Amino acid sequence: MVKFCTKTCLFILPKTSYCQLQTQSFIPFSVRQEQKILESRLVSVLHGCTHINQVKQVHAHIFRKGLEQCCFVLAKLLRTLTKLDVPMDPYPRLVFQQVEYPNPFLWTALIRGYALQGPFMESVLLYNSMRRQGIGPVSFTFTALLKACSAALDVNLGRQVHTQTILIGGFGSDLYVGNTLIDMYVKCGCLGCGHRVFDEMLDRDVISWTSLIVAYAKVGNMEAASELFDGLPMKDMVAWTAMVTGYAQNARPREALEVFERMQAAGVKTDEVTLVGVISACAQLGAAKYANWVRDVAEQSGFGPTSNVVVGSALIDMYAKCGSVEDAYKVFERMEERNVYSYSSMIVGFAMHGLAGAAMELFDEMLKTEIKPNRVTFIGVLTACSHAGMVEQGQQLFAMMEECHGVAPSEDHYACMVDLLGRAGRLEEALNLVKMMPMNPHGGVWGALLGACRIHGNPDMAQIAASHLFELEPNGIGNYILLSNIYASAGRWDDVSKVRKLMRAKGLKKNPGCSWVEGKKGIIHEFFAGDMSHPKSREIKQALEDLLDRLKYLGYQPNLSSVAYDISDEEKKRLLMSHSEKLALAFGLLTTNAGCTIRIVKNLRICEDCHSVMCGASQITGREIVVRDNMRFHHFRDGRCSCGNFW
DNA sequence: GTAGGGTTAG
Repeated sequence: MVKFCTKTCLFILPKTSYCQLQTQSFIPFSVRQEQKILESRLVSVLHGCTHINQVKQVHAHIFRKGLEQCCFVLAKLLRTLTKLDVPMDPYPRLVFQQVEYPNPFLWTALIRGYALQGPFMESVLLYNSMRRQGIGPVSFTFTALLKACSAALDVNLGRQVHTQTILIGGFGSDLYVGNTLIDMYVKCGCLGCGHRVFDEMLDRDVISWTSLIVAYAKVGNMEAASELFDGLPMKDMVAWTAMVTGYAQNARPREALEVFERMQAAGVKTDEVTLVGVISACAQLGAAKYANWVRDVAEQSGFGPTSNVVVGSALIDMYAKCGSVEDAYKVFERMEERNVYSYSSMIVGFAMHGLAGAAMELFDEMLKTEIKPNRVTFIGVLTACSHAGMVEQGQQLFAMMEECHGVAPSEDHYACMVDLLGRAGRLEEALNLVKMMPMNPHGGVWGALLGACRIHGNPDMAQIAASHLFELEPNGIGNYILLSNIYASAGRWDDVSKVRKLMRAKGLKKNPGCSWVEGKKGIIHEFFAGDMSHPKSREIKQALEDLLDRLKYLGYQPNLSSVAYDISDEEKKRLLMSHSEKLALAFGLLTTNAGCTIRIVKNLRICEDCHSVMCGASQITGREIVVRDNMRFHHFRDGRCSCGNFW
């Protein structure tokens, strides 16, 4: 009688006596204590397991101790196997099947395994079997089932589970179940239902709030997210981070940084996830001042780029987008661990700056490591080839990417190839490639062709590309502008006015050109096209005129075909003079010391006339000028640009 | 058992 263990109890007890078993009131106290200690020890050992073989060893030990029917320990064993991503079939399933009378926790562990790994419907089937055997679920059972619904994106099933939580045992008021319900509805795209669950919850915690904040951020409604956040009584690091990344992901970098500053002022700790959001915001701002600041913050928080691969990769991307490919490479070089993100970000960074050779070299270096290139890596190398006119090399890469590296070409890769051929002037080949695509070409593919038509002045093919683009991206203002510019360059003013009429009919308005330049003390100055509101605008205009006079001396002629309006040449010259990047350049020359690099960021594509002025200015002033337009970087040095006049 | 994350072409 003294050796009365759980195993024997289970054999003699009818399944309905589960509750009685739980209390185990009939086992002598000392034995119960001893057994409990053993069970807890086994659970904690399982908790530390990092490999399936370790779990199997513990399982053998469980057998030796005669605990092979102990649901408490076996449930932990199943949860461990799920954590280690061990496929549910056959091993975890077998563990379950060996138990004669599984309790609700063991059932739930199995249901949860299928909910996280799939097949998701298996979770539901198991739940039904469990109910048929008269076993009541626990709250974990519902959180597991709801996970399966989110993974399967099946909101109808989710609703059924929701009803079950209310009908059976009043689990509807359980905090965990409520939070998981919010998450399920949100993941299935029913934000409204998620919010209703939130409203109806009797008990909420910071997780309930954060789930909803993230949901609103993901659909771009930062106003709703911010309102919720303001109402959140206990803001923790995760909730703050959700706001920072929310703004960053919605292209509102300034607000992301503002929230981060408030977060720091509130004394909340920062971890690598927060930093990634902040770094992404800085990358979008493209300002060197912020780049160095955020790097210091990362170092101070203990998540420096050398030791943290995610922070490091984000910093590489940021420095590249802030115009300093050298700093990006410094980070890359010093990283102790690198992954596919680190390599891809660096390769894309080189490509963005026109450093095709460096991009290809790094790609070759990557192939010598264990890290496999992915689709983004190939986009990086293909764009590098494209901007350097390396057509054959690009074609070779494209041909072997699937065979040698297991990456099937996607629409994006086809877009790179169209760009590669198109830029090189092989427009017919580019069009043929589009026609031969195994999938429907997306906007990027036709856009690449349209861009090539602009470079090589082919209004007829531009018309074909644009007609597809207008269908695929009816509100993409850039496509209309590009087509109209191509017509204007060819002098087809009737077609220009047709495109403009189409734009008006759709209610589309051209974005005003805008440039930013960093002045003294890192202050950012903003210039719009034709903008004379800057306090120094008179001096800026004078400086620009002086510069253009000096350039004319060297043979510069205003490129009137850059103006897409049918107006007089004098008017065209006046319009060209007021382009925002020229104002920013003049301001930079006026306010920064000789030898200082001038860094300009522009919201639209730089025009041909401005491009040649930048080239000339770099030559006669000896300054390095870096312009980031909406496409890429241009490094002007000694009268030449890194893009090779190819953008 | 529940919440936050990095590279993408025109």
